[in-house]
Amino acid sequence: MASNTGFDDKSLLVRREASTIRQQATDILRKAIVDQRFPPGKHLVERELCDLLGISRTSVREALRHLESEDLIRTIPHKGPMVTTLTVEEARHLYEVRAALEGLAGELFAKCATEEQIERLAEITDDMRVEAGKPGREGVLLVKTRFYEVLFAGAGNDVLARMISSLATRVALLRRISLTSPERGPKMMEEVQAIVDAARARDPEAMRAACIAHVRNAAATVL
Amino acid sequence: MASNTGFDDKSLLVRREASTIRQQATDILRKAIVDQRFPPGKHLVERELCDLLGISRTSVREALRHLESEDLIRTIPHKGPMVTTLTVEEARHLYEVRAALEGLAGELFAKCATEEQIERLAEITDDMRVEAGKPGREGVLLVKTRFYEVLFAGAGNDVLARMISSLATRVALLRRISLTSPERGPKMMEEVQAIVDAARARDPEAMRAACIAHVRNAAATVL
DNA sequence: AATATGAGATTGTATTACAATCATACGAGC
DNA sequence: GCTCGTATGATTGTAATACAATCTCATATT
Repeated sequence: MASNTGFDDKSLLVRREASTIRQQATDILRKAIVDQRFPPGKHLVERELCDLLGISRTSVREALRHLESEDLIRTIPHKGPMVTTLTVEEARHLYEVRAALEGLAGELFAKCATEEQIERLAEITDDMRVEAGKPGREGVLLVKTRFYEVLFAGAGNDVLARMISSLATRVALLRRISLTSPERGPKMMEEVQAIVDAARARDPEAMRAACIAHVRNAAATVL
Repeated sequence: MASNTGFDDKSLLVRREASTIRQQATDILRKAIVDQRFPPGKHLVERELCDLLGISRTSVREALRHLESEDLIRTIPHKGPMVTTLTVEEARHLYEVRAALEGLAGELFAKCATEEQIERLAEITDDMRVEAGKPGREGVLLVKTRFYEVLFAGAGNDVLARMISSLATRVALLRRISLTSPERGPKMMEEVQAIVDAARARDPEAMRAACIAHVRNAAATVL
């Protein structure tokens, strides 16, 4: 049934994802919140957002609905949306769930990943060690993003990847995350190395434990 | 700070939750999807929804944005939203994640629940056994809802409860769930009893295993 | 001081409008 | 008969306007 066009890749597909304005607005607002440009508790006034983004109320409101159901903002009827303020308890809950999910991701990775993916993870970890030695913390963050990309890809569960992403976005509502990398460097590298070792050993249980420990330690630093 | 009004309960609080039309619309549409009134793959036309709900396009669209980010519908730009069709693989992913999360819920319950909550869970299980003997499957579903309420309450993690709820809603997109209860009765009761036993023993690891097994078996029946 | 009043601001909802895009049918040309 | 281009209609995406409901806050009144 598949008509062979001679093109096996998707390199010619027209990119049409960010086409709609409301999608762009959603992304921009999400980023603004995560980057603390809109601090937690900040009351978001629709009119101001319209001016800021240069779009109509219609689109702004639809974007807000989206962020609302991601729990990045909370809307009180007739009062409008405010950037979600996490209580310490909620933050703990978030990390608890995240630990469980990353534990699952690790477990699946140990079971399903290809040898190549395992090697890639190891390489990225080496890069991370290099970046952790440098002063700026942005390099580490970028490498860490790649680390998780490979981890999720190897785990082969999109639902899981999306949920962890969502959780990661939400914990960003705590402004203290910047503390994560600096002085915690050496200890963090130990934890990551433990993950890589478990992956190499193809030991799902050890992998799960290592991933959970990593999240727990990060949580302990932040909380 | 709390001015004592002489009323300790909340019976006089004006119900203001479902106040907004868009919130009601969201709930109604979600239910319609879960109940398969809008079957997976069904193309939802905004105008029709307006007529059906008797509200304006503004509110319908905002409700759709909400459902979209719950992944109950998927919107293709300029084509509109359709009820999400789950692939078998996605369904497996959903159950995998759900197993991990319910495992965590069980673990936390074993650690944190009060004796009273454990007893309540046991009582509900007895009710469930009774309902499982009857022909209709609706009784079991209702009891099961209560079961999970107590489980989540005892686990004491709202984020977790919400995520599991969301997952449960999404797996409802598989029309085959009705198969879950009927013939699987006896085996299911065994699994639930194992959960209660682990809770009574305050054994987090056994509890986790029992909850995971329960979800896995349900998944195996459906998939 | 406590309460009542009232103005202003903001949200919630509806309505109208129109450009962009999609879907489909029709017809021209080979 | 088939392919292609085009016209047509439907639907979505976005904007703009309007107004009632409600909240906020300052002022006035008791």
